[in-house]
Amino acid sequence: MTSTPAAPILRIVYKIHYRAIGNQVYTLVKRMILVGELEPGRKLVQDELAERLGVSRTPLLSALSKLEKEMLVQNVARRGMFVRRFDAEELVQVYEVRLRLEPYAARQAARVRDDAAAEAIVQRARDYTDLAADPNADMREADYEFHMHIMRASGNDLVFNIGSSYNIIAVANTLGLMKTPAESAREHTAIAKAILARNEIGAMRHMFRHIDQARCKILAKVKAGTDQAATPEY
Amino acid sequence: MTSTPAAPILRIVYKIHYRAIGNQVYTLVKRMILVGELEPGRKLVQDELAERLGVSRTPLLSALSKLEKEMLVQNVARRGMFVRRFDAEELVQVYEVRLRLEPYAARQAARVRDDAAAEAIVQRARDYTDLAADPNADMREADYEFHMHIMRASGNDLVFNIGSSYNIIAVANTLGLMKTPAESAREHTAIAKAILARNEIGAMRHMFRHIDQARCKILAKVKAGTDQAATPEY
DNA sequence: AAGATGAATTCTGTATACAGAATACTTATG
DNA sequence: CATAAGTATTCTGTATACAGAATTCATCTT
Repeated sequence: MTSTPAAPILRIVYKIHYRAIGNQVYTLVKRMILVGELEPGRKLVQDELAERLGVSRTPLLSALSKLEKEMLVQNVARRGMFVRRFDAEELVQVYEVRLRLEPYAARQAARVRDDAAAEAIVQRARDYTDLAADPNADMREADYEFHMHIMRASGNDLVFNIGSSYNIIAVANTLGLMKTPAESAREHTAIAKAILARNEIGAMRHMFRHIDQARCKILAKVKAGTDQAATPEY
Repeated sequence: MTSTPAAPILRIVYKIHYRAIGNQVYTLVKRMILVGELEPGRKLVQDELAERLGVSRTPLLSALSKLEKEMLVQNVARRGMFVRRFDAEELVQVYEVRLRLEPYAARQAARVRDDAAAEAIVQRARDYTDLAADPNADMREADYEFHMHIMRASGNDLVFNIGSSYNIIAVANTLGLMKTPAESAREHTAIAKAILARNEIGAMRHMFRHIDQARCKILAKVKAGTDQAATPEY
């Protein structure tokens, strides 16, 4: 009978360890892409990557399949998997989607958020602001965290799920920052405040403007880029 | 020199065959779930399914990973993969997302569609109408085709990509049809007409109403179910 | 010397193999 | 007869193995 209480503990430990094994590869490769360690256009040689991660190709393949569905990786038949390259036009598309989903998410978050979720969002806004003080800090992760917390707080799992596939943004942002971090920090703070105050409409509008402004800047960039390249097909 | 023109032909044939192998499993399993051959809650025993499809577990695993990301399948650690079960509440969430993305897609389609795309959409509306004449026809696939054609015609790959992950709808629709097929057929026709006429605003509004009405019906259903359960939070 | 041809190597896609956890089954025990 | 313990089986998660395509390198031809 002494083993009975011990068993569940071991089981929990095991499971934590376990779930990690399968998904850790996915998370790791994703991160490697997002931080630019695996740069866009690079071929992902399976043996090489698997060895580097200390696993076999089998779990790696599952991870790459998921990343392919996330559009972070591209599979060319019999050639291999490549880190996807994003152009400004695709980035616009991402923002068009965000523009439709995130204001809704912010509104829902303002409505249904519990106190813990609200506090978490406020904290992410603070984190962002703190980081923005450093002129050469990488804002991508803090930005991602802020937005994902809102989507999670919205209570809509699908929106959250879609959002987590949008790390595309993080990659694409490498193309050049769209706004000054200080500007974004102010907007984040306003959104967080509205959600905390359960101000549905305010949260929605602040989020809309926050994303729409970024979208407009990219749009301007796309046009500029097209003018430079003078290609009529765009 | 005679082999030079022959080579690309062989290569193309090969590639067609090839791409199929990898992704066919994904498509097949997805279809099996959508048509209900693999019913919600069912455990997907890997050896069994692999044998049935005539492949090994390796490509099956890649397929299941993708389906997991699509939320069609759920992985329980060390227990197995299960066909996901959807409740009415989740269905509402799907419609909340569709309500934001599809009117935008319809508007874009009206703006940027080429003639072939417009014709394809009109044809899908006709197909749906024809099928709706049969009182016990399965409308799900025709509905899916209509909506996906519009998302494709929108030119926004991301929206299309998200849309193809929403076969959730088809599964969830099993819970019970929300509208009469005749009603939907009329709405589809109106949307198709607006896109054909390049009537952006009209296409957007028709699509919005089309989805919003379905959403409201499901919402009513959820409330009815909730009232039974007497939970005050709705 | 430039290009083409062919062999060797690399790498993908897929199958098979194996360790260990989860489950089902059987047997023992009160 | 019900319950519990132990055993056998099944099935997952992962590694390894292998066939054949793609690529690279070396050799040969003009």
